[in-house]
Amino acid sequence: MTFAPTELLREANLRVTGPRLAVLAEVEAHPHSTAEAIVEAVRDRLGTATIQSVYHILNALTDAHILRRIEPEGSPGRFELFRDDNHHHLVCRSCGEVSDVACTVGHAPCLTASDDHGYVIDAAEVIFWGTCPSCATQATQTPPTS
Amino acid sequence: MTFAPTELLREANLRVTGPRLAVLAEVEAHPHSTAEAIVEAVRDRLGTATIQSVYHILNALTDAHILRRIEPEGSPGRFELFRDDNHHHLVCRSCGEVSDVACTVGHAPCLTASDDHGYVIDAAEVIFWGTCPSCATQATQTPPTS
DNA sequence: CTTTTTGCAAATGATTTGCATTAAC
DNA sequence: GTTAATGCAAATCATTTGCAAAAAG
Repeated sequence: MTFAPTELLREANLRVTGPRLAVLAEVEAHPHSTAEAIVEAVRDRLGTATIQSVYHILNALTDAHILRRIEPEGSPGRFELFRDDNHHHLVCRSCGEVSDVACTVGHAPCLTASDDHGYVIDAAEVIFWGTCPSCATQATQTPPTS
Repeated sequence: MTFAPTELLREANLRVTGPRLAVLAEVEAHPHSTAEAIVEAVRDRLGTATIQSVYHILNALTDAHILRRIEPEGSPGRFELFRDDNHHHLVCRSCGEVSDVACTVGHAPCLTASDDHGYVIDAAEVIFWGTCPSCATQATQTPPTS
């Protein structure tokens, strides 16, 4: 619930700037935003913003573990606030929309590799692939070739 | 065990060509290969091959469900033979190496979304992120700043 | 001989990088 | 005043596309 962007930045030793706050506000408001969507939103708030600066910011915030990047195959990366709540993602193959799903098991780590091949595992990421309700409807509406 | 590339292609109504067989042979020999690695291998076998043709082939074979594409965030896509065995992947954050992990649960579907948001889910993909043994060793060998 | 596949060239999309300018502290 | 962040331009990387030439069936 508590969302204190300024403090998040300070704690990470990052300077508090307009663009950064705007990026954070947008990702807060719309989780799973793409860089392109974010730059639009930042422009709305600040007047100007370049996509490169947004990438700079997204990288800095991701490195600082303030944001998390999700990269569904094919579509551009999407960003959400980093929360250590072990939730996963539902991705629509048709429109690329991403939704959150609470982990079935409930708390991290919800998965363990049966054989870790000697790896030091730090995260288990789950993506459920499917078709979202609205894309499913559209597909159904297309009349079958008779 | 049985690996009959010619039949796989025929069953999918795809023509049996040198480049396609070479791509399949390489992916068989080295699962999780990148397009770049595959084109090298095809060149070794056939003398010439372009990366674009390899992409054409990889797309055709992926569409035909002969191959599966894994796209670890950041690194280029990797390809493996499609097997309906519900295994997952272990990806090294440092070198990008991919290893297979048998699913803990053992048979598909090993996961169900707790709330499906109305989606029609067709696959659940799991990626375990970590550091592979050799990268872990190198990191350890780096002397700490004293 | 018809259709699919390959090769080649150019284009695209996402993201990164170098460097000068500007803003935070 | 320093150092870090932003803007701008150009570069890079992975991948796709259009179209002509070659090969498969």
